[in-house]
Amino acid sequence: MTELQKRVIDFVRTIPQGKVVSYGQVAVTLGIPRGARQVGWILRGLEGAVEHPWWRVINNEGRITIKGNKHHGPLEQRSRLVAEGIEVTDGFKIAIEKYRYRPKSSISPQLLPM
DNA sequence: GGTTTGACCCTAA
DNA sequence: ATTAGGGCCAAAC
Repeated sequence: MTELQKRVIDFVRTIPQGKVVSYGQVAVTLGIPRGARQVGWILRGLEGAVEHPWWRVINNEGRITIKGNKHHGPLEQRSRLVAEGIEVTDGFKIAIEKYRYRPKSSISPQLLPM
């Protein structure tokens, strides 16, 4: 378990129920402004090894983009989100701006306009 | 060690 | 709405 992995999990665990964040947002919060892909890579690598609300992380368009691994898939992510009261429109689309979790002042205005 | 791929993001057309 | 291209970084060949 690397430091970065721990920090990702740490932050993901602070996301309140019924809220979501984007991969890029996690990256910025962790201090790697252009490391969205890296975050995705790390989350994929965990594969449920550590318990954390991984389903509250989606892409910046509000879409579920995970391909799925042995433990979790897009269908499960969707049902988990719905179970928390988040509305999922169309197959896998979410009104992210409505549910986005915004921690104090850790987000770059460039990434999150308005 | 170069190339490809990916649970990403942005801009432009 | 869709496509194309660039940037990003780590893993896997």
